[in-house]
Amino acid sequence: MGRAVRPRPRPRATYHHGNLRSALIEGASTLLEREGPLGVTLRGAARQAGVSQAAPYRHFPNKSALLAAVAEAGFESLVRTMHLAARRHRGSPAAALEAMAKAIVRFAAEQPSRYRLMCGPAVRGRDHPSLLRAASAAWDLLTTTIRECHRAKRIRPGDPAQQGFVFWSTIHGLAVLVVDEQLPPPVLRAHSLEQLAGYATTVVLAGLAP
Amino acid sequence: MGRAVRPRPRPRATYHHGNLRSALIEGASTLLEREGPLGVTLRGAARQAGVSQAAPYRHFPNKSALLAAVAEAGFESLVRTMHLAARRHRGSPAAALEAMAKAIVRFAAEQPSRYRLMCGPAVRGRDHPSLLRAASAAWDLLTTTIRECHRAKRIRPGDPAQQGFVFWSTIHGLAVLVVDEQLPPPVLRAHSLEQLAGYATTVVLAGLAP
DNA sequence: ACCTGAACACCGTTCAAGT
DNA sequence: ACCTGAACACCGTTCAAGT
Repeated sequence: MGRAVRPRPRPRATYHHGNLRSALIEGASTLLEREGPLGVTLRGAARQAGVSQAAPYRHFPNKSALLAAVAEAGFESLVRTMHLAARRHRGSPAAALEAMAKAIVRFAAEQPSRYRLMCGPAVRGRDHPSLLRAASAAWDLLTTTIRECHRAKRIRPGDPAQQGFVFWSTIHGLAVLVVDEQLPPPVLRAHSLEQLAGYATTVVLAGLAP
Repeated sequence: MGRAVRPRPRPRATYHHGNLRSALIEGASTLLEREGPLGVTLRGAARQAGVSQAAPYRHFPNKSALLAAVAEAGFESLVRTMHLAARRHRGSPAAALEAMAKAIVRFAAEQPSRYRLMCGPAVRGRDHPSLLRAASAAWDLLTTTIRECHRAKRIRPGDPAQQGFVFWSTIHGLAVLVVDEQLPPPVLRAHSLEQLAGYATTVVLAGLAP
């Protein structure tokens, strides 16, 4: 048959060198974006990495551990995004809160499957301590900003954790509604997601005003 | 071996009579409570109903349709619970809102898998109109109560849908945090879920005050 | 009209075996 | 130390066949 142009398997890069772990995380993320949360598969991630179906078990005890690693990277990315949003409002913690709210909702709208995975039942934080740590960094950023609002007299005195959880519930709730496409169409038609996030922030801040 | 006491398959009841559909919904709900959202299986629901693995396809086009039916029953139950909670506060719509908030969070805490299924990616409302109708009944109840708050001068004038979505985001967000076990332990230790739901309602109502 | 049995293409996971 | 190949017990779904 001579030198037929036959499709070759993807170049293997340099696995066998210790970076299969991150290649699997990347492969799972690719599947997540392309196929949704239900399309993420251990075998599929292995295929993406150009490796046999049993290879992942050298790096993760089970599927859930791989998903937890993907979720962890998601939280790191989310916290980075929140930081960036807040940084532009250094002197005004209330404005920083609003910017973070919009950033969270934008993050969820742009990568719904990722956001769902980060919060969903596929990974139970209890079983994955490093995922818990990544998630609590978001909480910390939030409560820190709440404390700044105290100092700036934009929020009445009180337990920052308790006040923060109301804020987080509201924004996370909106993000989840967006991700699950559960916002009633009339609301969606009348307002952009940014407007909704801004409005929700305004209401909660007014409710917490001194 | 004489009359050995051998375990018999569950009595078949009277399927073949048109109630296999509801038997499958019940079987799936049983699995949902017992094994969690990831343990719900079409084959398992068929087993629960004492029927072959292919039988469900006479009644549901696919697994997602069965899950949507389970989710639909969940929304009906939730709306009933909300109604009951609100009914005891006929003259005070603000108190009714708070009672509904607590009822929603209690519902989610008591049946986390069910609540997750109702909102999660396993069933996309868009593909299941009757699920959408069941879900929007909850929204309707909420906006109706918001309108009563307008009349009672407990909430400032404004679009009930927009105000309702903030309230719903907050309570749904809290419910989802509970279901996903994402509330920080310090918050949980200091307050009961009822207290958290009450506090969140108070904050949002204050933010929407005239 | 409603259900069964067998089959297909997929999973997650395990385990001996290779280098 | 790291990976492969084959196997096991499960899925969702289809389809001929039974009554």
